[in-house]
Amino acid sequence: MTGHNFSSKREAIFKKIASTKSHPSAKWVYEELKDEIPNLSLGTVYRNIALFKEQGRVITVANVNGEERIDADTSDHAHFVCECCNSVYDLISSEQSPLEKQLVQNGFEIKRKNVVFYGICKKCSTN
Amino acid sequence: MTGHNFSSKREAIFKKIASTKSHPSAKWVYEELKDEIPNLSLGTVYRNIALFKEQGRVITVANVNGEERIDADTSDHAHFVCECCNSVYDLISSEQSPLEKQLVQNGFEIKRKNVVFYGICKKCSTN
DNA sequence: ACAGAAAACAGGAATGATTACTGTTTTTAA
DNA sequence: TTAAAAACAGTAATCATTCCTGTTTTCTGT
Repeated sequence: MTGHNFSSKREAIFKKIASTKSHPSAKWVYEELKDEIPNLSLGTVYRNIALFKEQGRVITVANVNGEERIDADTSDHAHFVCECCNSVYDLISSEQSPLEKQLVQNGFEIKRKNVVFYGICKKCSTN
Repeated sequence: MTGHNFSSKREAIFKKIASTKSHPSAKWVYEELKDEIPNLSLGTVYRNIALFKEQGRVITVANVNGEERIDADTSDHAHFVCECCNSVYDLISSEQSPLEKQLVQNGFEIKRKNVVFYGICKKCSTN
């Protein structure tokens, strides 16, 4: 398997993702890092995000305006996407679902769940 | 506003979407219809799906392998996406969420929610 | 029913996120 | 240190979706 080697860029990419609560896109990560890491390439960011996902260190939160938004907080929690400012908010407690038990009883294997609310956030509605 | 006029193609597209429980992609709808509707164009399918979404007659269910999957059943229900066969299943009862009340109390306006489970369906795991 | 006007459409080009490819650089492991 | 393996930069390719332009359908008032 790939991804067992150390790589300074890989570490920098993960740290950047883990350092923010903005639920960034690949492009955001690239833009943030390209100054401090000369000749970083966007492909490297994508490749490493794909690896982090395989490793379970990063999850996909939502697709906002065609861009995939990710999160290094892999704990069970839901999200709110503001359709006005495109912010993604964390929602602390995820609902405990009777659906999950039902699925497992019917022979479905759940690998992950994704709960997203869409709407207008407080900041946008009061401006 | 657009979309108030009758259009035979528009009606055919909506009926096709509403006739299936497969949670189709735009391309699937196009492939299904192109034989019975000569010179239907994929752009027309996309344009009308966008309109149906504005009108609230169709919802986005999930993005599966880069393709947006839609549903003409706009009632409140969750979905299961099989990562093996890419089938999308309906889950009858959607969970009632304490998060929703919490969001509204904090000034967030919820327009829609999206609950998706990802995993391996029974059919795939027994084959 | 008929004539503009408005809305939809076909077909193809453009966009933009993501992935693939190739030659070079880093990292590993002995 | 050194050769093999893994990562990488840079760029080209892919592919879903959107945009554009000239044509066709639909609508509305007569």
